[in-house]
Amino acid sequence: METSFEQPESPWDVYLRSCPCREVLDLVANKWTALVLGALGRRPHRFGELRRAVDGISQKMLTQNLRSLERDGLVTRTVYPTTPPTVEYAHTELGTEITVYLDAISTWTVGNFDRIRVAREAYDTRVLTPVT
Amino acid sequence: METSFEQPESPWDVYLRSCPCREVLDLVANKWTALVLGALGRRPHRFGELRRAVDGISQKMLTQNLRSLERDGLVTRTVYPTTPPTVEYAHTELGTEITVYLDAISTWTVGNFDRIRVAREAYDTRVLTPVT
DNA sequence: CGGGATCCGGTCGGATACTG
DNA sequence: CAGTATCCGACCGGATCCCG
Repeated sequence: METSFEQPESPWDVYLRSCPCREVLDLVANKWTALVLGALGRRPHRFGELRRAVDGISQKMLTQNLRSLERDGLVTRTVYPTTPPTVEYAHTELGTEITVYLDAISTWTVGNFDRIRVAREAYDTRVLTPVT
Repeated sequence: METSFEQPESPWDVYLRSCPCREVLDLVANKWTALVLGALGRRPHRFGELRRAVDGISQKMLTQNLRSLERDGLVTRTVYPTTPPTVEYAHTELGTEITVYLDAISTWTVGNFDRIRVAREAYDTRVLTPVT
């Protein structure tokens, strides 16, 4: 992968409850953020395209997510005055950076799901055989 | 950073609603997972230590998270039969791998919060000056 | 097409009390 | 110390209807 960005020094400690970065971490840790940003990583998408690309997301959640991402400067929203309206979402610089990390997680997840499933089954069938 | 792991080929597509990997992504995308795993990355922790390390997490949420992480084979839970009981949580191999990626995100978040805050303030003060 | 508005059930998640 | 159990309010998130 080999894609690390500069990490400026910071006076903040995300392990403290009062750290404002917690909000950002919450946004990134959102159920859909990794998939939405990941889809945008390939190319800009229109709203409907995005909705189809991220299978299972509702229109409401997609809208909410995109608003949050736009607010935090991770995606741009461009409206073309056509009829019917065309709206295109794309990464910002900031969005591209974080997406690299999120994609790594998505990829790791699918690549190692077998190992996780084994652990899960072991956990779910344990306890049934301890002492008795 | 320079820490990428092998990513086995997989027949799953996390962009499909039916992909079982979605569950794992949800776990990893949890509000607290990055912080809990990050704390464990430094060294094993006892329950109380972890509670104090991840400032703001409630005991209930910490317990639930640790159970999920244990179930999916990301952390181990070791009970020492002392009085009062001593319980130690630590990473598994699997947990160490994913934690590298999560730490990258946490670090990026604190390092770039300034840029995000600027974007956020721009967003929040916009619209108030368009046409009128 | 790209949403906004509303209703509403389900779950998240904190506070509190109790236990071995 | 390391939890479990319960109450309960807040918000998540889907379904539905509507609009420019």
